[in-house]
Amino acid sequence: MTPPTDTAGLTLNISAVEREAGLSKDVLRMWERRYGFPKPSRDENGERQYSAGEVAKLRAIKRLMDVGLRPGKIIRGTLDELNAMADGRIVPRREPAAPAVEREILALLTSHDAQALQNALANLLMRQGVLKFVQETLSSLNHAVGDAWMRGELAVFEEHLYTEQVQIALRTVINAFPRQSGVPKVLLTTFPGEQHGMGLLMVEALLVPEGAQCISLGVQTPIEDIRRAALAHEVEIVALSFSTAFPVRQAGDGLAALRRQLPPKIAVWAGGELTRRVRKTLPGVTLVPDLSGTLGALKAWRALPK
Amino acid sequence: MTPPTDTAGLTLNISAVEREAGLSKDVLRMWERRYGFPKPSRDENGERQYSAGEVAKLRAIKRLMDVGLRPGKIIRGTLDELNAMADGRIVPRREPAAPAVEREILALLTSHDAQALQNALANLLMRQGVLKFVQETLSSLNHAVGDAWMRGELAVFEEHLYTEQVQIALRTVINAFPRQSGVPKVLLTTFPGEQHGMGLLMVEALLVPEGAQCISLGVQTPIEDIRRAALAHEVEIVALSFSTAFPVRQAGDGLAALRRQLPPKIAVWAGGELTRRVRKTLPGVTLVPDLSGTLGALKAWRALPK
DNA sequence: CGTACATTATTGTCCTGGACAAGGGTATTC
DNA sequence: GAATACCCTTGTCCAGGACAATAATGTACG
Repeated sequence: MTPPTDTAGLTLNISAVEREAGLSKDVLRMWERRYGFPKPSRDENGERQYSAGEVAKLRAIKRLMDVGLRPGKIIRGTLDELNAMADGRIVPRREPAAPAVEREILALLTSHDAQALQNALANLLMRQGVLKFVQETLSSLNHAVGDAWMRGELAVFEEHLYTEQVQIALRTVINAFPRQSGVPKVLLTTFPGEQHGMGLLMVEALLVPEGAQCISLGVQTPIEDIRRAALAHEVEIVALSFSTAFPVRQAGDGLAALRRQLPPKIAVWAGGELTRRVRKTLPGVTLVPDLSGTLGALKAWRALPK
Repeated sequence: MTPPTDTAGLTLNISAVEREAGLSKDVLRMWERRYGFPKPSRDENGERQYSAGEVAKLRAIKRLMDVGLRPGKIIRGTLDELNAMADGRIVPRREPAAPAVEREILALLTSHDAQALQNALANLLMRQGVLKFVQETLSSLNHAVGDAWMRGELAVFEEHLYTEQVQIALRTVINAFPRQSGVPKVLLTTFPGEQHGMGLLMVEALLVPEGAQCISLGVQTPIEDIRRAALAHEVEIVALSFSTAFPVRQAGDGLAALRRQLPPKIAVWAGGELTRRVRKTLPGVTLVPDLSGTLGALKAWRALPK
């Protein structure tokens, strides 16, 4: 029927592009109708066959949309122009902190020495302490890796390796803390559709040393089950993580629904890249757009009269 | 536009059902056309609104299809009948081994004591050793949890908690082994679309004690990147994991494509529930339909003349 | 009696092209 | 300068048709 993952990268069918670029089939067809891009060739059955170049440009567009640009504005640009825009956006980086560290880690990544990478991360973690490692180093490293990936300087598998190794480092440090009781109890998870779990681990790594007790459900928990889990585990806080790619609207709706279904005394925190783009205020939901806000939010919660 | 995660679980729109049941929009519409089920009501815009009952039945159908049944045969059944079929299927269980342990873990799960669950798993692991724990206990536990979930005895969030806790236990034991060099080097990952990573951890937990060096890329690596990673890291074996839900065809095509793109001296292993349903033989691909076959495959690989 | 092959049934994915609502952007008013 | 109304952009949904790939079944042959 469909050779979903193509032989060599020659052409991809619409399902494969949906996966690779993160754009629904409907959107791919609609863009073709409206903007004339992408304009895939057709196979003998009249089915769309996307070229590798089209997929690369689609990925670049998706990435720019995830930071707020609209498709109509950028879809005419060439791949180079889009990458330049991304670079331009990067210049005012929030963490001009440690480009040396970034370069070092990126070099280890591209040299494919998993062991050395693991050691380097563990080393950084030990020297800097959890707080600095997560809030500063990891935060800027994640951006550096994401940008390098988008510019084509980093392969997907190298990014995957990075993610795995960071998660191992974070899990190790989390496990190093005693896991008994703690206050507050925090439930960590993401909404359905959100596959990125690193944010959860980063938050957990910040909260556990402060004496909080974290219960993670991993990614993609339906809202109704978040509610039930919060009640069953008698948590005081429910913390959600959203990556840039998550649809803003879905996040807003979901948070409102969750807030409605939870008893008022259970706090709802929303963090991650996406929360920087949220316009309207969500009553009863604490937005934590920056990791450094996590501990502040915890302090504020503890200061509340109980 | 679309309230994707509904207020209280009253009705879901087609996108939400796609997520919740794991059936594409096209399939949902096609079934309605062909079989008359599901027959969602329509809102004022004529858009489908699925009831909670329909979604429950859809999930049951999906689960049965994942073990080989065809929709036409089962779509007429009631939810109870479908659940009975699932129970019937379970009777000839492969591991009549330790129902006591299963009951204990399930009880801990439904009592929502994360700490006790963690302890129980760690305890089992220590007492039984990695081999027995992974091959027997986890294997039958996974089935018990999956079945309990399908029968509605276990909530989604309880299943999520189980998965998280098991992964923590596995990662801990994997980390306990020295991670330096080792032979062979094994690359672990899954194809795009396959989100379940527990199989990878289970395999890693079996291989690492045997002196193999495992490099995991996590889930969902595009085939082209698996190839590049295998070459970059100079591995001897590429091991893929497939859960039941993965489309057989996509697995077969992908494995054939991967085999074609890799040099012959790099072995390709495919494991997981799905590989039990694979009919045709895939030349150059070692099928490991059962976890207990993992160590056999490793022994066979080591016996090969190099 | 089993195995290889051909035929039919079942099932999923893709196609076109139309409709519409929600959110962002812009102009107007106070 | 802030609030409101309007338009434009954009994504998702719908219907119904087509077809290819799998599974199931039947048939011929050793």
